[in-house]
Amino acid sequence: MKRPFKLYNSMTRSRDVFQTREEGRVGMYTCGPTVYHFAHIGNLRSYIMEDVLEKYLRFYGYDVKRVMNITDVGHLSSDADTGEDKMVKGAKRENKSVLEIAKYYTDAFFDDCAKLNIKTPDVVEPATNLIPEYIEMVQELLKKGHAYQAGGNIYFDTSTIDKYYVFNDHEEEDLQVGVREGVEEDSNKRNKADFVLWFTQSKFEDQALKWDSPWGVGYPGWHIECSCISMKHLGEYCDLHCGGIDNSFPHHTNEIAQSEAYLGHPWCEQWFHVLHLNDETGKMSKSKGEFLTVSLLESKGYNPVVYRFFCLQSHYRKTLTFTFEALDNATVAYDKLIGRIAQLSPASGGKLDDAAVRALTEKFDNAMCNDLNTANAMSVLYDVLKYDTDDATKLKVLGDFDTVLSLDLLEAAEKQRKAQAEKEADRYKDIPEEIIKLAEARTEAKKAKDFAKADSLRDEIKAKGYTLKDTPQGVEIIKD
RNA sequence: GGCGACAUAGCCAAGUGGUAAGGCAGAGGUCUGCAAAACCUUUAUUCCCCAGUUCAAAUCUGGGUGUCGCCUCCA
Repeated sequence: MKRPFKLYNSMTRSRDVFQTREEGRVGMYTCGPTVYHFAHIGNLRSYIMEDVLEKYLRFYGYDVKRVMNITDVGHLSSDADTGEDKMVKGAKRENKSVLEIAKYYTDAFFDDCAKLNIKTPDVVEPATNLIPEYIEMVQELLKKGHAYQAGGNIYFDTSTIDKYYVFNDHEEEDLQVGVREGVEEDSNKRNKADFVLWFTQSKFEDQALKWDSPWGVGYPGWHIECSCISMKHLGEYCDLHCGGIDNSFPHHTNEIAQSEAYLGHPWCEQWFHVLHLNDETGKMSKSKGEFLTVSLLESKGYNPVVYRFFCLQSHYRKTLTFTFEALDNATVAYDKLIGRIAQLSPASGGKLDDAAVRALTEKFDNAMCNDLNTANAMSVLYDVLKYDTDDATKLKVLGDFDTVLSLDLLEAAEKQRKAQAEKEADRYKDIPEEIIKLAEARTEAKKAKDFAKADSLRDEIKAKGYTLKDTPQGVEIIKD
């Protein structure tokens, strides 16, 4: 019997045993990126942690179906009519069409993911693919009395449901509208928390982002896409919904409201929220203008996988502060780890040490089953290296764990081994036989602790125009 | 103004009532003619502060302080 997998659920606000509706199968939904700009490394922290969650669920034995949306429409910089669609904004900034922008940044997003070893979800659905579904849902919500038309737009009426604030204990009157700069209150709303399901009052001109609807030409609100995309691919129930913590309100709150109002039954009861990556000045944000991207890290000489390593050393439910000092620290730690793995001899063959595999896997599971404690799981890697067992077993265990952690542990170690072997192979490529002989003789003398002879041989080689240099990998011969 | 999270060594960080994991950096050592690497040892009498509960508190409770996030752009 496997130990229960405990995962913090933002909805119950406690660490619960993970449940699925259908035994052994997980329907998992992830809020994907709004593709109006590059993803910054803070955005990617969420995707890294969600990737680890998905891979651990598989490691645990679940059959996972993971769905992600690509927001290419409807995500406004404000809900009021003055709000500009982020996609249109991006297009204007770069003098491109909205479709070009969406394509470009969607590709860029998946390139970044690939560099960070983030697996592409089983289903990736752009929001613009499901317009008829949105219209159908809005119609149904209108029919059921959960939505109303005002000023041309269709709004969800939050007063028609029992519990709207599922992730927090907000009181309606305590909410401040327009806390943030540039956000204006929409006077069409009946309740402060009501949100738009379908817009027709947009001021934007781009024809590519308008569709016919029973309420006039317009486009969908931001929240409806996730509900419809999830339902299309996962059915009426979703086992696990993921996203950044900032999405818990209003985005996820609204998703739940409209989905349950539409379905007439509970929809998704397990919510996984990843906390933010901050820099020293606070939250990293695309809309602040300057932000850190994967390519920027690469251009500074960092291995993107090291950023993943950095994220895994922390816990997803804790704010993580990014500094280059911390990333340097992670780089050293990562390189050392790989170096130690590279020293394990892969070709020992024979039987594996099953007891060791079991003991180490149990440690790893203990950490991961405890609310995805990746920091502890990472320390198990060091336990593996220190464990009293053979190299083949260690490599097997590290390989197993890396199907979840995806830190290229074996690949990077193998690459390092190969590079060393190659260097070894053409070490003396351009050195005359005579010199190599002398150098070997010197090494022998060194071994015999005849340092006088060793030094005189070195001098002799020097006189013939070559310099010897002792390195960790052996003697290097350099032509002067 | 309301809601929420967090506070552990020089840095990152675990810890879920039983006497402070792990990593990086530092110190000492083993080894190798030097050095690097590797390995071993070592580095918080104490977990933001003050009370309380308990045989026992970093962990629970109450009250402070500080940092951060959310309250219709955000992952």
